[in-house]
Amino acid sequence: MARYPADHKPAVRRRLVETAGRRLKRDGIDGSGVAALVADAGLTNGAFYGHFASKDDLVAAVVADQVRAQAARVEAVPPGPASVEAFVDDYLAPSHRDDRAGGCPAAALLAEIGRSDLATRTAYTTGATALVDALAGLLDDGDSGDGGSARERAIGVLALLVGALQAARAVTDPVLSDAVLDAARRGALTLARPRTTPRVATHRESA
Amino acid sequence: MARYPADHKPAVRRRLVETAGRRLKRDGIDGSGVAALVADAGLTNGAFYGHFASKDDLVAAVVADQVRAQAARVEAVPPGPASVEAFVDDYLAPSHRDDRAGGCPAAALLAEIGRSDLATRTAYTTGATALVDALAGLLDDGDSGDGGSARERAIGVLALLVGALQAARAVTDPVLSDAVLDAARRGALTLARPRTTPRVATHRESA
DNA sequence: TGTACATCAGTGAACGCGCGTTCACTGATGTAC
DNA sequence: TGTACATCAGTGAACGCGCGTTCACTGATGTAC
Repeated sequence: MARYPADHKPAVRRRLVETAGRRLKRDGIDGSGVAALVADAGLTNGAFYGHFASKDDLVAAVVADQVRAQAARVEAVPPGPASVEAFVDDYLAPSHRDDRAGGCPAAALLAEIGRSDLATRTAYTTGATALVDALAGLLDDGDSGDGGSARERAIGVLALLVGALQAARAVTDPVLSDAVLDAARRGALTLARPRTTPRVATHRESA
Repeated sequence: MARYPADHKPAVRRRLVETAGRRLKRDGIDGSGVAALVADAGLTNGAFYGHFASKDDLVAAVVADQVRAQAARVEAVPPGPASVEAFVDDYLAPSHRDDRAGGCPAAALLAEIGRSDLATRTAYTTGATALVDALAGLLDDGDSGDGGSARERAIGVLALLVGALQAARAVTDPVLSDAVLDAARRGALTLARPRTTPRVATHRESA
């Protein structure tokens, strides 16, 4: 056998996926070179191709890992309306806005994932489906309400969170950035509710 | 004088900003080379630096132009709830999903803008503020309702639209992609309403 | 027990290529005399 | 009117550099005999 224990290679591969996840989220896919990605894990260029067939192959593995982790985090939350609120608050916390490397992969990479190859987009699709299902499970299921099914509302909440975090990160005005987080928080909680009816438009209320 | 008419140089600059806008939205900022950006406008490398100080300088000009155009489009819409619905429908149309180059700059570039230099992020901030104000002007102003101010709801709607379009573009399953657009449409219209009160949670209704 | 060999994760130099940027030059025009 | 010069938008080759990828090699280990 080799001079390394049997679990050495998978362990290095895992380390590569984790450190690459951080750098890819910080600098983007096109903005991260293979040499830097591999140096983060304490290796040099050449070792990379013993673990992955190509940079694209690593990116697909990272996206799969990152979005699976995000889904697992939601699955671990115990049900109840307060827990949805806690998830939303965590997501929109200034500390998350200020930590691209350790944060949500979609907020950092979604547009770039959309431009990536089929393997990466497939990995994202699988993980995103699990994430949507997990969040839908946390929402009250007033399915036929005019707010839509739990799954529909979960998609809305997630899209809102991702868009808002990206905007809060892009904007130079810290007051506006905080306002975006606050507005998104209120919007996400509105969407999380099972059914909603306009209150001001009283002429619409029949009985 | 020169052999070119007085308005030649500004016209070429404008053409560069427009064609670069399309390519940057299609291939990303890091994914677009100066040679390609300038070839789209019918020029060669060398001519570029007579119009812009650097690639970053062009990117800032493109972002300013693109997001200004987006705000102007919303400003041109006549007020009324039906017009908000029309804007949302246009934004979430499959044709918009399938046209990155001609579509919303935030959906294509927001995360990359967040990683860009100060000039680009400032340009985005200015344009985004105008866009939020324009959309807020279209929303009913039930300001103190539990749905939040018109401005807050406008921010929520825009974040939702951007996140949803990115997700609809990234996902490989066309059924899921359409479902994301539909869910976002329903969510955006829910957020656009001035005040909302939970209907199912009847114990919350006092009188 | 000691020596020769096989294994294989990792090294680091090198490949061709495209990047952003610079610069000497071109050539069509307007101006000076 | 004709010639010499100035202007300047655009050309295209070249700069150094980092990209993704390849490959001959290293060296620590396990196995064979």
